[in-house]
Amino acid sequence: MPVLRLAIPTPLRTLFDYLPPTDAPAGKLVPGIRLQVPFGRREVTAYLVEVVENSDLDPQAIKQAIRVLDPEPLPAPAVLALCAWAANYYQHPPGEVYQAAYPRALRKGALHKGHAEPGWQLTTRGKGLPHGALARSPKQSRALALLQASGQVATAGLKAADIGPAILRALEQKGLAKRCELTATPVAASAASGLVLNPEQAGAMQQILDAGTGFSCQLLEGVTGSGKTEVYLQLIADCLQRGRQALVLIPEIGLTPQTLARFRDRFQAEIAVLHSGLSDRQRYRAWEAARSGAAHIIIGTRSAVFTSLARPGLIVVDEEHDASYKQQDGFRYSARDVAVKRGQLENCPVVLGSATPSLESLHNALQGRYGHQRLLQRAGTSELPQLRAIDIRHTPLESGFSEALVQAIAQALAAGRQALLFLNRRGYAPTVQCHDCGWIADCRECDARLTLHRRQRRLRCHHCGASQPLPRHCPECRSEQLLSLGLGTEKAEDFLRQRFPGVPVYRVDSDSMQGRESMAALVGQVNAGEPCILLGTQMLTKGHHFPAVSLVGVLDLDGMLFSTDFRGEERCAQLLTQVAGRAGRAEAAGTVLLQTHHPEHPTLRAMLSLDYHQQALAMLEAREQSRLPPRGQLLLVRTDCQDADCGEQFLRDLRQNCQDQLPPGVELIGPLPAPMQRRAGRFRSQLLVHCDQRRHSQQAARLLVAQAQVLPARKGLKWSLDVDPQDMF
DNA sequence: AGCACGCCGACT
DNA sequence: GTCGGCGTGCTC
Repeated sequence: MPVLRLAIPTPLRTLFDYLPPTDAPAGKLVPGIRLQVPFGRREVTAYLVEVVENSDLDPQAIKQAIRVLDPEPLPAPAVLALCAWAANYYQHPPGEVYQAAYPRALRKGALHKGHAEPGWQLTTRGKGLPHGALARSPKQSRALALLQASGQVATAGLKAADIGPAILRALEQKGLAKRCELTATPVAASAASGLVLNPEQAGAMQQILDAGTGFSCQLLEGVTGSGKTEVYLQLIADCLQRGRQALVLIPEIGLTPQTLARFRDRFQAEIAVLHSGLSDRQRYRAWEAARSGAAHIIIGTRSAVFTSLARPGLIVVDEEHDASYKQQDGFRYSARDVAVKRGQLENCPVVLGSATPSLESLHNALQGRYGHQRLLQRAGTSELPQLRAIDIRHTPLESGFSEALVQAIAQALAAGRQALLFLNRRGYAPTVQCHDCGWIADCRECDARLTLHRRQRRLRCHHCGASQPLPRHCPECRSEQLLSLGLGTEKAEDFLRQRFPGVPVYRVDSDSMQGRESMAALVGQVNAGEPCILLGTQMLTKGHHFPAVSLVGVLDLDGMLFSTDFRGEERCAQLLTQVAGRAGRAEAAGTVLLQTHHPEHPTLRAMLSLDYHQQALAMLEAREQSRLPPRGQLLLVRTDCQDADCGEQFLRDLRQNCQDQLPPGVELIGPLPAPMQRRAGRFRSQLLVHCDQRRHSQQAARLLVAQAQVLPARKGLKWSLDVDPQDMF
């Protein structure tokens, strides 16, 4: 009796053995199908990973599956292999990983309704009948003639020809016709002719095409405005022409209506879009369009990397450096890294594009593991903006603005241009303090200050979401002298309105951009070209083009300069380069002004004197010295717990138990409290694992997980392993 | 994660 | 006397 090894959505890092359901035809038990099984006291949907001859378990302990849900696997074979790889690489429970290959609508045991159109075709016997047979039933005769002429005909089409179900059933009973699903003959996609590529773009394009249609990974490093998107579009056109589908991954808020419009304008093709705003039903439809092959282009965020494709031909990861590709909880995968693995398994090319590539990808390109195409020229005549620091030591600031910056804004407006101001802090002010007793509004649940949101008259914690009305007086001393300290986007907005009356000020942050349409509306207004001021957080730096902007101001560079994370400098350089890229995209070169108290800071000096690429090379050299990624590899064991030190105790025990079994070149650092030790009422600590060579990290990960699982459970303690952590918070 | 079983306080 | 608090233990 065969035994089914199933992945079941549960936090347990193991497969479960079951007996086939009573009615299961043996041939149908193919890895990748779903089954309904009893699990504990409930019934769940399970995913068949393999069929084996024997189980190591006591035969008495093996339950029988209830039923088979899929006649055949829904995910593509490469996606099943991808899940198996990811469950191992990220040491994540297989059931939760396999779930990622399905839309939510299919995870709870619903049957998959093939979206193929029902139709009719003749049986062999039916085909053998001479023309004009069945003369005694004119309608049956006509149906027969139609089916003889067309092979397969849609039920709907027959009905339109006045051939109803009764006639067809009669033919079926005579064994002349049978039901079928119309084999979707995918509509051929076509592309409108693209822009003429400049020699650089054309060269990059040719190199990528020359790498062939099998697996290769290419880093397309192109400065902002160099026309990366046009290269993607033409590569996609080539892919469609080969009759294949293209999967395009974009960062979480990178899919702007502008981008989508560009795809829709270019391609006469079905485009499936997968993003977090979709309903389960919409997601299911897009997933099925990709899987069945009906969609030619699939554009989606992180989770779309697990979407099955009927005819994969190209994978594009746009803005590959973007942090939103890394899932930050649960199944902590990197969609960019998974995309590269996917390309290997599908044997199709992968293109990673960015103006500011991650050091990981740049390293791989420089080592020759990836192809490397660089675009250095901005399309058209526009030049890269000039960067300048404004030393704001000993200068009076008004709501965070130096007079020099205000003057520059005034000049830009007077010249009929637009100014963009970047401040990575939403709300009115990050701190509220009592002037009389010094009390500070702290979050009760986190090691953090509450942010003042003056528009809503509330204090809010940006880490746990806690929110309370703005108190009238100090809770300690009843004083009404409550001061706001520091600067957020709301306050900067107030200042700009008062200082530039009559000039439109558009604030762009997650508070002001609540509706799905608000960003689109704003972009439309701004791109009408009238002088205005744009003010916002990171949200402003992703994907949007503002051609009339000639000045970019960074209000609080110092906040970005001093980061505890070893990736802080990389992040800062990427963010500034991306912000700067918003300026001067039309005909005139723009200016970028950076307000700072630390004009001599090495990161800033590097920013001013080097372009991103040169700076990245220097950062890579530093990582080489410190043996940090991409030189070594990191794993991070995180804990969180209600008690202050139970996490550290757990990690100390874990460290103790692993110490003498670690592979060579693997070093444990910590346990240490997390940079923000208390968050949402829980104490967090972490054990950092440094692997000198990548090939030992898998072994280390397995050892840590195995040991963590056998340590005695502590009340309320949760632990997780983060492979290739992005942020240490 | 669910969903049980398992022993100690305020209700019809 | 029970209903139910969430502590801890298991899921092939």
